Amino acid sequence: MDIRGIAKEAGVSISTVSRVLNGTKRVSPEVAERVRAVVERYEYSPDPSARAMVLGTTEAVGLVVPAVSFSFFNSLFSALAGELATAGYQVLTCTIRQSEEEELRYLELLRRKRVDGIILMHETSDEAVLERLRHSEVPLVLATVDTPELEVPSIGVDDYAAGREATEYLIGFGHRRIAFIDGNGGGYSERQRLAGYLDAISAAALAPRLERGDYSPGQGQAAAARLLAGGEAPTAIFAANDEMAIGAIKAAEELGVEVPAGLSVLGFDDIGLCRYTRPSLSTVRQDIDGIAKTAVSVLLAAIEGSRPAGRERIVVPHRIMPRASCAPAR
Amino acid sequence: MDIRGIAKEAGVSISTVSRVLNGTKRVSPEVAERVRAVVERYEYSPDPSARAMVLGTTEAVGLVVPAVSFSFFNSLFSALAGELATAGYQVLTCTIRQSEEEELRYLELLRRKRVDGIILMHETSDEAVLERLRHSEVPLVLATVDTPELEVPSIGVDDYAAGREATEYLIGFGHRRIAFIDGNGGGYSERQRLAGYLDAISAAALAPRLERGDYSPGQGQAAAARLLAGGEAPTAIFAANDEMAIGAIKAAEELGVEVPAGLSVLGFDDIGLCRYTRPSLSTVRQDIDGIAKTAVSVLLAAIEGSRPAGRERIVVPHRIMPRASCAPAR
DNA sequence: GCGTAAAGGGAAAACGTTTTCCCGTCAAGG
DNA sequence: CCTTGACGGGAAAACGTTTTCCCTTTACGC
Repeated sequence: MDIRGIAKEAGVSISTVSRVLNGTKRVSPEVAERVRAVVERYEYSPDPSARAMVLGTTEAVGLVVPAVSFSFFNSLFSALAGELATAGYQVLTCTIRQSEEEELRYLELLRRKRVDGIILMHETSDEAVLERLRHSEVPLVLATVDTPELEVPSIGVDDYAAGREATEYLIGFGHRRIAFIDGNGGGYSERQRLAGYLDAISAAALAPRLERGDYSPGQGQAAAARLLAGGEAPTAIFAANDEMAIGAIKAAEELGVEVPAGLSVLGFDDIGLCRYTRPSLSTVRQDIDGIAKTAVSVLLAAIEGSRPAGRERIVVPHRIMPRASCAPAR
Repeated sequence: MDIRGIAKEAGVSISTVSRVLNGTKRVSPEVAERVRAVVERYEYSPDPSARAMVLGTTEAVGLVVPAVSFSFFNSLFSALAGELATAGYQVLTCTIRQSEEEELRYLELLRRKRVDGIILMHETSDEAVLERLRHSEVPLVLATVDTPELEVPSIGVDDYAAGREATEYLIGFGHRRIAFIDGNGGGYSERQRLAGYLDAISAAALAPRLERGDYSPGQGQAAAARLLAGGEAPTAIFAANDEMAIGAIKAAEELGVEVPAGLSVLGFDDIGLCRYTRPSLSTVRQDIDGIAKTAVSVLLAAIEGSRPAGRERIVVPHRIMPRASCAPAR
């Protein structure tokens, strides 16, 4: 049933039906009631494509998310999707697997205006992609990630401060050999976290020790194993996310090192399973709901106000969650 | 730039441009080349809404997923999204939080044909919702879940067999007191799993022991704590998912029960972290990629063939993954 | 009683495509 | 040389809305 059918059934013109539905213009109460009854009866609602075409707006937001199985991203994704749904927006998801090639898919989203706005949880370094993003007329917002090359708002924790405080937390326990396992090195916010670590280390006149992971528990385990193998093994490991920290604990277990007695391990994110590892994982908590709420409200403001929304980092608080995997150095 | 602009620039009619783009009808090579050049130059691509309106197809698939942070669902979601992207479909995500009320959002999806097909990862028992789903003209497919009341294909493991084999696996270790921690009791496939457990137990002339969880590690821990508190504590626990199994291990740890020496724990799903728990978690693996590939291909067949695709359970294999959390009963 | 304004509602244009008709041209076959 | 068919391409309808423009009616103030 289309609007024409409703109009005929109610004995009015399609203009009137549209006006009743959208409240665009005053309609006499009797007529409005009559129309509403018919609409109700046929469970009519206007075709989104037709609406999109004439209105130039799709009531949908694109969510670009890396196709990783890390709990943090998944939770953030859920939270964002929930917020958007509450705000009445549809969610168009783009999962990015092999980074470089597939990004074109979401660029398509914004070139042809399939969405009213986009939330990126995925960091790009490809210059061609960046160039496209810069000239996008669709409002863009970054969640968790940060890309200084882009003149758009980004929402997330202060990664530098978080990295620094986390390291200082371990220093406060008397640790002198503190290693950092970072991610794949691509991201800006990741480098910020690393910078925080390095500054805290050098402020305490310690020597940094770095291993590369890829955010997966397997690589966390491998990196920790490399760290623990050497002669001057660290007494504390700070991992860039919880999954790698969990891998690090596993590595310690396999090498016969007790956590936290022989090795302190500190994670990042505070995923749901932190409380259930053995020992439970101390970590740096990111406020996922806060990030989601803020990101969505910033994006919607940009969409509805249609103002360009320049570059600006909106900081959401983080918090160190002390659990059982960190202890004073012996 | 719209199709009219391209047509003018190329010196042809819009019909010709459309034909070149869609290959609908033969166009002379010279003209086609000229049009293609202009299309290329302006990076033109047709407006999806306009296309959707005239074609009656949106090239999008709705993905209805419970808003839970369980690794299994997230992985399955990613896999499905990836498959759909590969097939050239957009992914419209609906996360369901409070089950009953929010379901109406995705019903909206199918009533007004915003999508060409829907994949449900979410089980419904609400009769009104079921009724709507039954009369949907949009092809529907169930992934992992199963709802016999619906005449649609469903893809997933044989939950009954999996539950039975898992229990037999524990019986094979000589366990006599084997408890089962199930989920929130709502789902059909969950009841199948339970039925498999019960049948295996009674086939071995053992006594069943049941505790209710909600798939979260917290409730898994609580359920296991209740089980271990009693006088006749089980020597093995089979949990309906890995998160609850991890909670069960935690409960054992806190009560001073060694796993697997004092208690065997068996999970379900084989999430990524199974290998990294302490001890590593034995579990029943579901083939996520297999489910995703099958679900998408079945759905696309239904969309493109536009055949009703009646009720049918497509079974994807499962496999018991022996790790360190299960051991012979003492 | 007349002029004017406001209110209610209809006709039609517009959004950007795809596709159905239709028309002209050219080649081939009788 | 004429007819027929194929082929290439254009005009216009159709998809389902929203919104502008316009007309009619009513009320109100003088």
